[in-house]
Amino acid sequence: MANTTIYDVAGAAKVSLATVSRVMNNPEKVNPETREKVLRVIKELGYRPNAIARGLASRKTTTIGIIMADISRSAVAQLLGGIQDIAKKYEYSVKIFSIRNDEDITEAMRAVIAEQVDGILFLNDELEKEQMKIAIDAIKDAMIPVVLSNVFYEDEDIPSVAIDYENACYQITKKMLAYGRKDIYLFTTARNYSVNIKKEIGYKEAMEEAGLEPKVFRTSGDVSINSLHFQGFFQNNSIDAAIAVRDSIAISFMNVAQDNGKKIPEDISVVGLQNTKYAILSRPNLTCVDMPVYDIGAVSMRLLTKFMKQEEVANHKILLPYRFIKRKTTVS
Amino acid sequence: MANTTIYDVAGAAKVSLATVSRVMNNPEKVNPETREKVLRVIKELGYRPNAIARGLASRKTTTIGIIMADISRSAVAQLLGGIQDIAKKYEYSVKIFSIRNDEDITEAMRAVIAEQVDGILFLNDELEKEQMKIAIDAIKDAMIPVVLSNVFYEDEDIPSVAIDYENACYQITKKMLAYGRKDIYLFTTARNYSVNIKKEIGYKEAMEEAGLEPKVFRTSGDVSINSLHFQGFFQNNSIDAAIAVRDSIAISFMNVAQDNGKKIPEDISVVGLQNTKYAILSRPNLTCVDMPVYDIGAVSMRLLTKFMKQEEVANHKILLPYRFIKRKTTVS
DNA sequence: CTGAAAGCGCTTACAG
DNA sequence: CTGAAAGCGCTTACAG
Repeated sequence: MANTTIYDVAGAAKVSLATVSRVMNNPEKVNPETREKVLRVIKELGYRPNAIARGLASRKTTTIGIIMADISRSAVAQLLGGIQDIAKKYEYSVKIFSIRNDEDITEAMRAVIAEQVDGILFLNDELEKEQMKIAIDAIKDAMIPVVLSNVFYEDEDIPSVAIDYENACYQITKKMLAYGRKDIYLFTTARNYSVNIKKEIGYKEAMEEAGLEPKVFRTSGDVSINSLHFQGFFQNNSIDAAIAVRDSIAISFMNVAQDNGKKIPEDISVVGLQNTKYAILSRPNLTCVDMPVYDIGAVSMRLLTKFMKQEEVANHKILLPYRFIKRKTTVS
Repeated sequence: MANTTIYDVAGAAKVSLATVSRVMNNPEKVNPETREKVLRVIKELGYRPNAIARGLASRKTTTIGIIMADISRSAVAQLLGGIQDIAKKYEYSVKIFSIRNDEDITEAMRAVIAEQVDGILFLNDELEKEQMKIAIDAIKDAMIPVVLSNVFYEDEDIPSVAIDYENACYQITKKMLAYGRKDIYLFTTARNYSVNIKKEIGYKEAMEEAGLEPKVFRTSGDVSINSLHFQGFFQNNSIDAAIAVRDSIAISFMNVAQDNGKKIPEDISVVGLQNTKYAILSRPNLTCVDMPVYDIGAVSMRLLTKFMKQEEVANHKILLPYRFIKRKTTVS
């Protein structure tokens, strides 16, 4: 009811509030007997220190901030799942901030800094280059530990964890080539996500090595739009393999292809670069490169805890492994 | 850099810190000229009050807590999207707390209360009844405004926003009946989510009114498991309509049905009770009852702001409208 | 309309 | 090992 404060427990335990504070923060510095007594009172009263007061006094909030664009994208939600699990384990609270391109980034960043978070996980992959710079610089100026989660940004100093999308896409393109495919398309988002740019680079590299011209088709992230977008595709293009940056793009393309009489995988091999749960809901089941997004979240949160505790960290740039999952949309 | 404090702006503006505080919180109480001067200095220095100090002094954190189970479920992510947008509009920060059945709920709730949030949005639909009671009682005791988002709990006092799932499912079952279907199954989750229980009630009611025996098939939320689960289904059951609490269940059932030679929708009508974006990725496209989950988030956040500001609110129990979206898995 | 002062609930040197 | 005191950066009566 009326929140019990540190004074209440100090009174009940007949010690000073400094001692109570110590048993919570530096238990080794207090006599075992008084420690036990205080602990007992704390339990009896159900005392929990007011996190705000503690934050002000210690200048640590044990809260991290997550900067993202839109939480409802499935990759972001999964990433957050990984973050949340590890944050909980290390007893950090998490505050979320969504930041859009069309707002004043300087002001938005001031707002997050004013929240006094101990560290920041940066997931926003939708900012323009200059906006991104403003955001990152603000964090650096405030000297808040930060790690980029599933976002690429050209700055050696900023720790990051992601997947080697470039290599993943290079390898999968090579594999299509090895299967004898020639008219290989990359289907990517019209919007320039840094992660998708990497995929495009890997794809192009493999195509060029093979002496083939890269063919990139840019579409919307919105499934209902991109399936319309695919309607005229087959009149003007020949294609025998499709690599898509998102499973939903792969699936909607595949559906339209089948409507146009194409056989999957005989006529066209299709692969998705995510491996969401919808890959096994599509007909046929979608072959994927599995990108462990949850793990990116978990690993970046863990890395952030190290920076917040000023531990040594050997590797500031972590790339997690991906793997190929063959299902029914590719021939082998 | 070094954070600028209220003392810095007071010094630079040659006023007391009380005045600076007033221009931020009660601008009408300060002389327009000095107000302008202070505002100018604030802008020059890029000053933003320390949210933690402000929280301690004012006993308001302008932060809300969201209590959920698992963020990566798509309905939860969408709900959060709606919450986040409205929270931003009203300038509330949001902190997320995930709470699981297998932990000490009392302790977990103490942790969220210790964070001094001004209000709570309760999204966790995976707690056992007693656990739920402990959680809600803790919030009541702490006298923190709370609203239930997409969770049903038998307590008249607790405000909530959701959808009338019971009626939605009743209506859709009636519609199947009107189409002449008789062997209508409800596919639901094995786990007892309160929202799914409502759907089941509505379904049963419609079936019983028609003098038919309700047939409920419980399966996993995990797509790879439930498709296995459906394998033997057709040997033992006759079915001409399937209503599924989740689109993914509807789709995986439909896929197995087609593998067993069933024609959709001729032999079996299928409807999903969500309308996720995957409904238009399935073959055939899934007929749905559209459940506006984003809106639940937005509306519940808005409602919460009213409680936090102690405004009058007429209706504590809000049910949002759903609508029927006919696609290709039902005949009309 | 403005300032001096107390207080929000803690942590942390500093003495003892 | 323990307590008294200052301080974290604000807000808010209280005087004036």
